[in-house]
Amino acid sequence: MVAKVAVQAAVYAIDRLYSYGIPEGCNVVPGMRVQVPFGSGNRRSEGMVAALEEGDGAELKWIERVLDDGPVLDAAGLRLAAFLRERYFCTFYDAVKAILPAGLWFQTVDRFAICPDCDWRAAISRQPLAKAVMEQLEALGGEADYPWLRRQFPDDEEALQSALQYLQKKKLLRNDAEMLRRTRDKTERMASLAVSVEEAMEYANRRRKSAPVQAALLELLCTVGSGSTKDLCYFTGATAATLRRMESIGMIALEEVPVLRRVDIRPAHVEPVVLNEEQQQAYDGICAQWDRPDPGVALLYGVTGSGKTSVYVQLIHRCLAHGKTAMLLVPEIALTPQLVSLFAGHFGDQVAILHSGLRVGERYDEWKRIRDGAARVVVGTRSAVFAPLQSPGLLILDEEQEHTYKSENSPRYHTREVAAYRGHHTGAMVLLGSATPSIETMYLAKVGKIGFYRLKNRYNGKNLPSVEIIDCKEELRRGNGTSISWPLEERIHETLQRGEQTILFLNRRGTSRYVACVECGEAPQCPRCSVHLTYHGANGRLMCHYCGHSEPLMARCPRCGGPLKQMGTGTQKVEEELRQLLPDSEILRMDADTVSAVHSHEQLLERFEREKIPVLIGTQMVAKGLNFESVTLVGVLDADMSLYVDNFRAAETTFSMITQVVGRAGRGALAGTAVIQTMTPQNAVITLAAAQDYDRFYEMEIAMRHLRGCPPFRDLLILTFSGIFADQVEEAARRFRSLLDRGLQQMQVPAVLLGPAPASVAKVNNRYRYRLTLGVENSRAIRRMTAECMKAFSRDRQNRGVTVFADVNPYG
DNA sequence: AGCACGCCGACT
DNA sequence: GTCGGCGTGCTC
Repeated sequence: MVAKVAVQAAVYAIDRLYSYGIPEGCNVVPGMRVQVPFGSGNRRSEGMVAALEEGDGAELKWIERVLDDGPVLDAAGLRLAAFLRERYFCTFYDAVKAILPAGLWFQTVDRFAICPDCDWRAAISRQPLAKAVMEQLEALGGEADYPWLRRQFPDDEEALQSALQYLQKKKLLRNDAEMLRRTRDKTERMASLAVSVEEAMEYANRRRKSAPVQAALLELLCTVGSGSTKDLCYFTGATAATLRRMESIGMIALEEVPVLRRVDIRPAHVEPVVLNEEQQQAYDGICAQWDRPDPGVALLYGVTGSGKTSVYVQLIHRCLAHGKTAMLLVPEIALTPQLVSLFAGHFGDQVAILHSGLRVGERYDEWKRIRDGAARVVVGTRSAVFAPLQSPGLLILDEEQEHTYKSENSPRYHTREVAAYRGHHTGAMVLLGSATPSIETMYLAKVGKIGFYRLKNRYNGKNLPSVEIIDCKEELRRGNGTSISWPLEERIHETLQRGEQTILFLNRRGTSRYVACVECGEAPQCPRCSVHLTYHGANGRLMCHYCGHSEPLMARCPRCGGPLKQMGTGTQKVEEELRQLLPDSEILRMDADTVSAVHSHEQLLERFEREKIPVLIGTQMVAKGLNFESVTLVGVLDADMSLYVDNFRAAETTFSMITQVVGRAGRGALAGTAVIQTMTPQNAVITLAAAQDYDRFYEMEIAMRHLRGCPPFRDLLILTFSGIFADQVEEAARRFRSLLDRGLQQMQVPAVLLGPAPASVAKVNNRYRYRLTLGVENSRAIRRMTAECMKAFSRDRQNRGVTVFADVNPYG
């Protein structure tokens, strides 16, 4: 038998399945990871066995080691990896990495061994460090790993590394990378009776005087059957020695049992869900579609506050009752603690939580609980779409329009597409929920390609908040240069007097801040990237989000020596202005300074609710999932901020944001008000969002998308080129363009090809970036042609030093 | 990408 | 003579 292996060391241009011989007596099945030699230097690489084939491996290289006891990917997982590879232009192994949890991964440790039969003493007599390294190694029997060597030579890491490199080059030293499992299965020692209860009690009674601890231990075991040694020791005062002695005389049995680290969730107290008429209709419709042989995808379009969550809960109950498992994906788990608690309340221990904030071990354990069937409801973010659910019946994406569902690094997948793929291949239904669906999804719903269910009324018949649009130009003309308009100020006062709460939003995605000179306007930039450095209050340093560069905050402007000022998202500035207006009220601010490891979003929001703090200021992130009874006023301070960016989704994201924010007002018994401040009050996106008129917004936007050849009519394939020298990158991109042009001509499909143009962040990590934009129907043939171009591009010597990657319909 | 092989210039 | 520069070609 021969193993077809996806090799990690193979880059995209040469990525295919490589054949390896299977050593005698080695149990190798598809889905197992192996260690294989690769390339002319036979460097060690991880690989994933994708298939087995007939044949003897006579003239092949051989698998060196099997890294797993059993397959970590089943046939469906392997197919999914192949799908990701074809669809998102990544290597097979990148896809495998995305599917498997980080905790299952390997860490390679460099292990050095003296090459046999070499005369190293003569060869390096004049290099003291290299000689010392070899002497130490010889003393240890000829080999050691890097951490050990580092401890022997702690003074100068750089010198040690160059000595090791020199020795390898001289063929005196060999580097055999060793793969270690990063996360160990955590186990717990369990004790149980090895004899009958009667026998144990008899022994306990007989020895009660001479060995009271043993007697107590046996008595306890008689009542509980078995228990962890830790607990048993805790309750009886026994020690590990006591247990060992009891084991040696055959009274008890000790056993290592794997335990799972659990994520701490506080289940909310929940009442059984009762659906209203409209929810019931949607539920019934979804169930009817679900019962079809290939249920496909459906959109649940429900206005903010219409109770989509209740429908999800009922659907999941039904799913579990049918013996299937379910998944609920959310854009950002840290911002939806209420939802997590709610699900824990409904489904208890069957819920598994998966998101990037978990520690590696925790995520790995949740993954195992899902794989082994202990957890049957998964709540998680983007990567949870790969959770190893056994017989999934329902995959839900809540707020499906959110950008967090799109992966920004390889594989650059969209969660919605992966869910649709998994649903199609497992017979599970995919439900997309949203108050402001993406234009693509709504289009598919309207043309009948996916199911379409609506919730038009707010739960309990609550009215939408009344909305006021404020013209900031007019405010400026009247002399108000602050970020809070007079009408909004008045509303805040009124709300305060009624003892109710206000939330003010700044239309930014994150919470970061930057620094600028008051005199010359100079803002410190990253030396390696064309972006401003952001200021981190926690460590007082300037940092770059793109490359990780960090430097201490300088005291004065490096150009003119003027004073520096923090510019930030403006939350601080708004807070200062607000303090002038409300000198006696408490104000809560949510940004990089106030949100830290100590005070999470969750805690901040809890405090806001519990202490009824009058005003909360934050970026869009506070708009998610909040459901506070006494918030009756919300304000968007700069609604058009996100409207004029270079992205075909600008209108969609702006509309969605404003709609979401407006929906936050008046969720309780009290009537709500929303105030939207903008420089362009007549802009249709803003007026339609204020009126919560999604349908008209959709009509307007779909016409625009059609006109511009954007999704859903065509997909945008963005090819990004990067390299050290700008002109070289641009040249290479131009060569790619002609390659692509030729391919498109042969295919005779309508397409628009634009560029090369500098990327919006022109330089990252000292590498310049140029982009080509291809607007075309994203067919299998187009993807194959593009992949061929990418491979040919990388093989062409002229393009050395320039790398290319493809991204379909990116958000950023 | 990373490594070996191979073919020409500046050193012991 | 040989050490080492980087152009070329391949990766089971």
